[in-house]
Amino acid sequence: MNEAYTLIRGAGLKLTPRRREMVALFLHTQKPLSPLEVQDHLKLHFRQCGLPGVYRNLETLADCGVLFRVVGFARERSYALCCRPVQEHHHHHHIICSSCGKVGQVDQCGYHEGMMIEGFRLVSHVVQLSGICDSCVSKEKEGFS
Amino acid sequence: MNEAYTLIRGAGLKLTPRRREMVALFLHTQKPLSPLEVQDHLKLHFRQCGLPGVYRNLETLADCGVLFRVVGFARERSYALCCRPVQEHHHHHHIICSSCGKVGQVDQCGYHEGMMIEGFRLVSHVVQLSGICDSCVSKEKEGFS
DNA sequence: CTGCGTGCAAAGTATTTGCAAACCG
DNA sequence: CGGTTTGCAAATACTTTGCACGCAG
Repeated sequence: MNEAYTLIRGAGLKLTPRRREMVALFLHTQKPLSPLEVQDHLKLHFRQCGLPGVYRNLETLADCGVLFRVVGFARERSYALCCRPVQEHHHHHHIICSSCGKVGQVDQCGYHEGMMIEGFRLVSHVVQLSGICDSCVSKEKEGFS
Repeated sequence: MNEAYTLIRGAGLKLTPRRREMVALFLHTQKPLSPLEVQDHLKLHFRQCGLPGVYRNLETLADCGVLFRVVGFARERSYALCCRPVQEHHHHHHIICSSCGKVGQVDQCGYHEGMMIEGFRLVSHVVQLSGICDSCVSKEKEGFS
């Protein structure tokens, strides 16, 4: 999955070991991670690894479309891999499994820039869904004692 | 507009001067405010007014449905008055004018608990819209020099 | 080689906690 | 009156900045 690499290079950014490892982590984990969690993982691979650098890279990767910023009201931020990053300008949202954190992509949302809603001209919108994924539903059923 | 008062009392909470003033502020401002902004306003009315108390009351008022928590990725949180609080369990979302901060209510969103999306069973969802309200659109046009 | 990327130290800012005093109902 | 609410101090936690060194291209 070097789509991410394409995006990074395409944005004129360097493909450093740190960034490769971050992409690999998100690709492997498939769920939202906080800066601290990312750092914890990186520490296993690099002797030195500062949190500020992690923050900077997360922002960088979000800017170039590899990651997306999980919105919420909580104090701690988190990021997740943006599925299908190749279709750069394709409008979509994400659904996150509240049990295992798996991220899915939702293409339909019914909103588009410029539409009129309640006397407002829509400029942007945030949609974030939370649900239970198939495999967690199955687990739930099994767990029925 | 003592709908808010009803909600507060209904939740078994006390209707203190502080809370009355907070409700009045949001009612009058009609836009999202950060804890600090709320405190700044309260200081005009009360000699003493700690920020921790403001945080606590904002959370309290959000919990009982008077306010809603504005979601986003930013570091600073903010709250706004939840319009039509009376229809307690009526599902709706908000649209915020990016120019003046005015808040509108959106009743339709196409999502409902339990629906299936992309292999997930939807449990909850966040929808927040940002747009330009009628009056700001008009202003824009006038400003056309 | 050149400028982006990174580490580290330190600062900055938002939010939370604990407890005693005040007050609503 | 009793439990909720509040102020204050201080602690926490998260995030950002600045600068020197290192490495990708």
